[in-house]
Amino acid sequence: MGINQIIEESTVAQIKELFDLDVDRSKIVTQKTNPSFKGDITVVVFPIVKLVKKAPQEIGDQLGQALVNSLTEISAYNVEKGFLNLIVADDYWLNSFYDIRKSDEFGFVSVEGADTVMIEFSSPNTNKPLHLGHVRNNLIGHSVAEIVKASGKKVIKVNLVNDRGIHICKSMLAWQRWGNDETPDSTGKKGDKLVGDYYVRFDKEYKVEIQQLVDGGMDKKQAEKEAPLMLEIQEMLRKWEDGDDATRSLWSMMNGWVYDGFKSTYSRMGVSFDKVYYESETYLLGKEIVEKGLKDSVLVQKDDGSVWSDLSADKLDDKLLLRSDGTSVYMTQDLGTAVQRFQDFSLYSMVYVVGNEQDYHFKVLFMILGKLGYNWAENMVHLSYGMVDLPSGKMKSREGTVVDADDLMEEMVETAKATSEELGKLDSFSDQEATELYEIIGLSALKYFILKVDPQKKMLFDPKESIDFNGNTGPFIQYTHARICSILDKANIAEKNQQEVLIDSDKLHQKERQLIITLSNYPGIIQEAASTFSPALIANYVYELAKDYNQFYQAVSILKEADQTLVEFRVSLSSSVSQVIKSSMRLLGIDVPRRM
RNA sequence: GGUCGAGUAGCUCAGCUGGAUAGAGCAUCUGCCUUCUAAGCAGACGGUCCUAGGUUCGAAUCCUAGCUCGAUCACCA
Repeated sequence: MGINQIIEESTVAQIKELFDLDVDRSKIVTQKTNPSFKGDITVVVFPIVKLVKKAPQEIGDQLGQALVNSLTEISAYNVEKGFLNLIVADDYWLNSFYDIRKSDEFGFVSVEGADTVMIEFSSPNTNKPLHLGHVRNNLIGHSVAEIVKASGKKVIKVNLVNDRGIHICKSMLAWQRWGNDETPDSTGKKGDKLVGDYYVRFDKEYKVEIQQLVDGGMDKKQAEKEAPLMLEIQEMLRKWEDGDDATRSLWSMMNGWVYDGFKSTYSRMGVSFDKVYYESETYLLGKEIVEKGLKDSVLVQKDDGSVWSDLSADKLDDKLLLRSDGTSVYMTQDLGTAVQRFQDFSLYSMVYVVGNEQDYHFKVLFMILGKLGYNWAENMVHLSYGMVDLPSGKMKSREGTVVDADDLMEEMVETAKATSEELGKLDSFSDQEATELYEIIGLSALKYFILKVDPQKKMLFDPKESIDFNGNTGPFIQYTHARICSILDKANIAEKNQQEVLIDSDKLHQKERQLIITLSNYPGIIQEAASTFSPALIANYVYELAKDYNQFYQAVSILKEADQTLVEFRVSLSSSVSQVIKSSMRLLGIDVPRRM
């Protein structure tokens, strides 16, 4: 039980005792004491004033006295303008610290017998390389999966690759026509980049055709529909759906190139999946479900044969589920895929990491699933994250303003290298060690930069301004960890001994006390981050912890302390901090080096 | 036009289940390396929390309206 809980429960009991009043626990508001006052936890007296009908100061005094008397955890109190500030006993914090030392994976909850959560993220198209938007998606997805796992749920990470459709045919057709049999091997180009080039090429040629038709007097919308290239890719898609050999093999070959490219991007980014779904294998799913829904009169059919879900009761537009020709749409396939996944894996819930441009889609998807009678629909989550904008606005592939994922990672690593060399820190490293370190530092700067922002908010990225390595950044946290490791190495105290260092509470330094308080917040932060799907909470937490440690490091000497017991205590405290830093950073998908 | 989301320091972001004088980092300026890694620490400067009302003992936080920006509303995916 946390200290806030202890205080809240005891406050309820003391109010009963002192004023003979039954107060609901929810009326008791505790918060961290404002740093400009003395204390750790503050009970806000105002909500109680109305019930007790006495002056805030008087209530605060009586309550404070009663809490000090009844709780060994509370050593003193003061009352300031209706705020009862409680000072938590040093012994309580020391004991919390000893508990932390004893726990195996501090803050983590066992997943034994837990519910299973499926998390879908990444979901790229196979017609262009991954860009900054995907980077945010991937990093959030990976991190949320780690966090949810740490919070005590089983997690299955899945990717749904959009490998078919009219947009995929565009790059295929362009390559067929203008490709001259180019391959990744023949050009030395990464497969996803090569295919992406032809996607862009198609668009360019298509625009020329449209312009020609418009110049010839045709309406623009009509021109877009009737341009020869448009007609050709529609024909190509039909062939693909009919299983035409030539089309299918071209498709397989080009998708294969793309997958090779993705593989290296994912690998460098450090994300992976337990299962990869391909839309070419799932796009026909959902029809039976829709037909059953029609039979059960949950859905309606129009005269032309098309099937719809009537959402007017929920003040939304009707949603098409089957076209008049019987073919399905995106929504249909999502319905089918969801149902199949819940059956296959006995899921408790499902999280879709998808940008907020699809808010409406998921709202409707979950609503229709509910209408169709799947009661797990209420456990479905759309983890809707904001777009990454550039100073110039939205990224647009056709205008060449897209920030490429591979380029971005490479630049970060290059910057890490330049910074490290400038600081001259790595002189004792071998070339290979140094190269590995640049990778770890560069990627941490990037990942932390993205993950520290609340997923729900849109974020701004300025390619001209390089991402910082000082202050609230990944490298800063890594640096703190490396400093600790350096001390641990020099201390040369067996981990076993460290676990049992007890000190008198009057020797506890203010900064040590603060560190223990911050450490003991970790389990709560993990739970909160898991329930809100927010890696940003972990990022903010670990930054706080690193800052606290650096203050401690500055304020007291660790190895040069005369009192050997204190040396060992500080080393063990440092060790715990380094473990929690490492653990938090792992939840963010970020490595921490022992030296830097 | 309907719906949804966002507007906090020069910049990037915290804080939002209502609580004390709204916090960090960057940038600018000032100190601290003969002492465990200065990618650090300490300090200064910097605010009509978009605006106007309302609820409340108390509002950046909740409600209403407006302004600005974004997304979305296809027999597209």
